[in-house]
Amino acid sequence: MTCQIVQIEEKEVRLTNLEKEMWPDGYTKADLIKYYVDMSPYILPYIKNRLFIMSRYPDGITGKMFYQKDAPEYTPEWVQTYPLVSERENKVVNYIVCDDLPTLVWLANQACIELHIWMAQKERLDYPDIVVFDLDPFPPATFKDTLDVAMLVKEALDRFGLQGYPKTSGSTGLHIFLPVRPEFTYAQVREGVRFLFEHIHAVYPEKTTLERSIDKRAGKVYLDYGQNTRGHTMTFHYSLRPHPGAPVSTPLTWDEVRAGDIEPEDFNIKTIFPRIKKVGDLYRPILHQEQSFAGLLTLVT
DNA sequence: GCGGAAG
DNA sequence: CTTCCGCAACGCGGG
DNA sequence: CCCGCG
Ligand SMILES: [Mn+2]
Ligand SMILES: [Mn+2]
Repeated sequence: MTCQIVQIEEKEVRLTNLEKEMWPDGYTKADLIKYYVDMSPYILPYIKNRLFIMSRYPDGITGKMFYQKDAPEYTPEWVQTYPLVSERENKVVNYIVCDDLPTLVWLANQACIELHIWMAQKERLDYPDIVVFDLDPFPPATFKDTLDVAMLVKEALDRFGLQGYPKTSGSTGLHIFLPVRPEFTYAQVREGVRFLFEHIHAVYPEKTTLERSIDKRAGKVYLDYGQNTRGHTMTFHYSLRPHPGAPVSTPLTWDEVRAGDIEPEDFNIKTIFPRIKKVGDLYRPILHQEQSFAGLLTLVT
């Protein structure tokens, strides 16, 4: 087994099993770690200050995976954690907060492929500053159908003077992130999203659904307002995904969404760097754009 | 990926 | 000594 | 209340 100690910003990180294959495509743990190092300028500013849920694939994407909320005992002392008393049981969970490059590299070496992140920042855990419009296609509904539905979401947001930011999930669907001032609770935000989704379902019932039970969603794009719930996480932009081809959750322009001639697989560990060089970081505006969700909420009965 | 328990 | 096992819960909404 | 859901 290869083992290599690297020094990053005064911190020592031990990298192990660098040659281990993580994707059947041949991408290794070294590729995984290098990806997050190279992408860190486009990742750290967004996941900073937020609780991080580890989703780990120590035997690659075909092996057994597990989630881990609580930072293990052996976590380096320079990794920032945030203690939260879990509701039901009186147990403290020390969530990881990935605020710097050494932490991101350590997480990658722990075989964390994905970035599962809270929608609220740690100082205001009940007040999300990102509202999510989560669009999940159920076959035979296609990614193209999802893009069509996303355009309806954009048009609805336009009418409220709100700007949303679309991205591939890296799996089959699409996310629209709406940066807002953290002034409403998850429950309030969720009601607003549900309201907008119900409008979309009313104008496009053939291809959309808000049904809870999975078997009633076939052939529709599921409008998943439930993601706006405390304790739920989203796969953030530029996260790798544990799927063949090592896809990346990739920010899109609305022109690309409108044109509709893209597939999630087009955006992956290979194509993301040339793309960023070309289009830049399309999510940059969300860092400072605090929109108000109040206008939409006044319409919710 | 890793520590601790079980075999 | 080797192998096995755990690593997340939680809140929502419909019936 | 339980169950399915993500
Ligand atoms: Mn989704
Ligand atoms: Mn979803």
